[in-house]
Amino acid sequence: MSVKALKGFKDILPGEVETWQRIEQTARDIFQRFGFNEIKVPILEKTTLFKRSIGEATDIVEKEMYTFADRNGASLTMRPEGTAPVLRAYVEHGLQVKKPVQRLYTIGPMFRHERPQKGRLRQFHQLSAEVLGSGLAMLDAEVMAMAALVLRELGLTVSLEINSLGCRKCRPGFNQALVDFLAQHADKLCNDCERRRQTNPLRVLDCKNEHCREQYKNSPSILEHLCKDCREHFTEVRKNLDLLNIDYKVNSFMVRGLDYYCRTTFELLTDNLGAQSAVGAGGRYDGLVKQLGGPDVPGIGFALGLERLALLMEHQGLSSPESKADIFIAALGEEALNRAFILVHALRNAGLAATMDHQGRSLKNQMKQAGRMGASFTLIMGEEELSRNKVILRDMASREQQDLELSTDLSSWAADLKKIINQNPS
RNA sequence: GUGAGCGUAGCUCAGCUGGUUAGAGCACCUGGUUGUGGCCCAGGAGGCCGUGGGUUCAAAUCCCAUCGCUCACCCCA
Repeated sequence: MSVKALKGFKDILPGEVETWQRIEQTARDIFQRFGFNEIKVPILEKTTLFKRSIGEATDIVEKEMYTFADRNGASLTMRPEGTAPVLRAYVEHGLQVKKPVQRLYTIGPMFRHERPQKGRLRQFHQLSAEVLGSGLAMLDAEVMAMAALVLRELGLTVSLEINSLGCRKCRPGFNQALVDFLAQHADKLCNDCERRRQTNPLRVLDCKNEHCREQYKNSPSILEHLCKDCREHFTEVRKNLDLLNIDYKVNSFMVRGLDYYCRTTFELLTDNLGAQSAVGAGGRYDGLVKQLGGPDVPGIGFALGLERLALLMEHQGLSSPESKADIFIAALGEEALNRAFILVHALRNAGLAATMDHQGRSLKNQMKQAGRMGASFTLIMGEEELSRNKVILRDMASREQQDLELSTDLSSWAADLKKIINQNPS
């Protein structure tokens, strides 16, 4: 058996990659409009970075990280999410002094050792954006609006759900109320919820079990336990979303898997991803920058899952086609082949996507190749034409052909040909 | 970590109450056109039937194991 890719690691092949490029390009364009700058950060970090940010007791840290010892014994981890590395870079380079409010985005792979399933891989890719330096509710709304716009410009329809998780002041009170509630119903919980009750009570809220859901309808709501500041913040967020005409639904059962979230959290949801429903999610993480040794600045961010977006695009019939050639050069005979080799280079220099067959195959075969790669035009270089110093230009869609006089100045000849081709895009 | 389903050509799959040389469609190559693609027709190439063991006169087919993939749970983008 030949070597295959690791479980949960996928190749993105020609034909699929174009959709990814389109997603990235759309997002980059929109992020730029919102004043975000790209930052590229490493994939490997010290393990402590993630333990300190995501939280020691989370599933991600406890059982999903690709963690291993470096040759010198240091514990390294392949990033399971993008916020921590970006904040690390922000702190390390003192980016807070360059702009009072930093808007950063990054694109790249993340790694979590989970069992793969639809829309979930061990190496997956995220587009993530962070705003550091402002706790204003306007930013919460703006960030959500930006994420929603990316989806909209891609032609995707998703729903936005928001919630507030409170802060260090008010969440403990809610937590206690929830624990008390669960204690009263302990005998009626499913096995998973019983476990969650001990380890992470908040998590019971998004249990999929019908019976549990039924009971939790009467459970205490986080929104009723918010402190005055958090309550006001949440009200402001909602008001600002309304001002921007962003549709959303408040879901007080929405929980996040990372410890650092506080106040606003949100998810972009779809029904078309199998068991996975979130194509994007994010929230506020005031206090995290300070926790990582930086200034005490608030932050908010979100991530979009690229595989999930690509899956949705495919599901909606929005996949991008494989990129095509502008022109194919079909050469007949050894002499023509040599001249075609030079010509194709001149065409590429002129900015055309030009390609040829180097094997000396039959014209029929070369025409077939031209058609297969979607070339709009084919240049036929046969000995007969070359003896007259000409080539045939064939419009593949209309099947019309014309003779073109060759020139010794190949670069200007190629530039002229480019003009002809651009006038007749097929 | 748990559960279920599936492994046959590059891809999608048929064949599986055991029975000769394992099939189809798509894709690929050649020809029908001495130098003209898409459609059509003809031909061709391409398989340790995931792997190992067992039952049997005989295994793609039945049994066991193992590996792999997929989906779901947990959890998450």
